[in-house]
Amino acid sequence: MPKRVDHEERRRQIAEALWRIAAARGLDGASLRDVAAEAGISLGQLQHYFTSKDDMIVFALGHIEHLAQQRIRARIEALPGAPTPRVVLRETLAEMLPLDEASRTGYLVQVSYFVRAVNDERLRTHAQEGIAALRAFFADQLKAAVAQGEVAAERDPDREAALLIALTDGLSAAVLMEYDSAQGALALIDLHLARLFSGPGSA
Amino acid sequence: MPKRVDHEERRRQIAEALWRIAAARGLDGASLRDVAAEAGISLGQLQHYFTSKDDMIVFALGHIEHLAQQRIRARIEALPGAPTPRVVLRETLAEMLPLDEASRTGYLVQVSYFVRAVNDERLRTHAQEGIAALRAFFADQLKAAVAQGEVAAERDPDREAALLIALTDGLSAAVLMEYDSAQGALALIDLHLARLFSGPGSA
DNA sequence: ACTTTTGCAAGTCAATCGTATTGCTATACC
DNA sequence: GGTATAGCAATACGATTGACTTGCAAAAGT
Repeated sequence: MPKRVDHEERRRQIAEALWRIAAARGLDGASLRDVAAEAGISLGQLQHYFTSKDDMIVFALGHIEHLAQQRIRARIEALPGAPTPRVVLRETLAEMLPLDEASRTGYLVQVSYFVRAVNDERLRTHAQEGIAALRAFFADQLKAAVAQGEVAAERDPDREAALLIALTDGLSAAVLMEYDSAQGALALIDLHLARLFSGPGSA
Repeated sequence: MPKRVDHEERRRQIAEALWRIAAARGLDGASLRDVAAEAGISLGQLQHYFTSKDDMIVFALGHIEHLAQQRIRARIEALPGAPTPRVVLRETLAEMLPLDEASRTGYLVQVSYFVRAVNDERLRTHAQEGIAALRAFFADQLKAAVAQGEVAAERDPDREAALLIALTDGLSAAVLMEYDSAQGALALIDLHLARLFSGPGSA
């Protein structure tokens, strides 16, 4: 056998090449030959690592989610001291917005996935699990905030979590369409958060 | 010449065939042959009405927006008496959600457009104008609500309009992914509206 | 040292795409 | 009633697609 290659590492490199193409032309516009060229490898080599285009897409989806989670986690851990739930939520939402080129690309690829997932049960199930996990994380943070008195007790953590995520998703779309600026979208999120924390009657 | 045909009417029929395909397989997955078959015509006939696929897509985008506006207008005009700004906003937002099959298809096509528009300046400019018009309409309603004392004066109509639309866009995505139910999404919108109308200190 | 197997390149394949071309038919117009 | 033309059908074209096949070089295992 020739030199043993780190299979997963190669697959990640190919997945990242796929993103760059998909961000510019959509998932459908990314041919295997394009992706191979972007990754600097041959079509044959790409097919050695992914049996089909679908396999490549599914793997890339998992990888992009993993990286997004890593970015969010790193951002939170970089915060000084023990961050409050409010800060954790705020930083997480900010990381979800397409602020820089990396998250912009990530969001675009996710939208491409979204279109596929609507009519693909396997992808849709996967996406549903992701949404559930994200909402649960948000709801947990909100429950802690309620316990600490930062959020009024009459606020339902599950509903507020859904509202926060939906709001950020919608704002992300507006940013991507170059209608809102990234800073403007972040300001709107902060506005919503300011009302959520310090509910009616508290401040 | 043969019988003179209503050009626009034919183009609308073809556009609607395009939606049905695009809703199921995305805009890229809708070939001219598919659309022609769905419309019950030949490929040659389709090409007689649209010079290129891009022409067809652009026309269909304009048509779907027109129909969406008509649906919203009809829904509001069907309301008894003189509706308050709150009711107008609520019904408009509800019509934006993919509640039935028609609006679900419409939203899916819009997402397909969205993916294209991100990297197509002509489509993006068109979309930006649509967003601007919608936000202006919402802001106007909110200004009226502030004037009538239904919304606290410290609420900025422009920001609140942006929040409402972004929230609904995000919830629409969740509904399409079959994560939230249509009723659940509508309940969340009502929850947000209930806080907007009757701001802190009023009720 | 020889075998086996991995890594990869190159070419091929049928299918499908958007577009262009050609020609017939029916009708509106002079 | 001749003729120009709109409406439409049919076919062909070159390009591109994802998938498949074949072949070979290199290194790991024995």
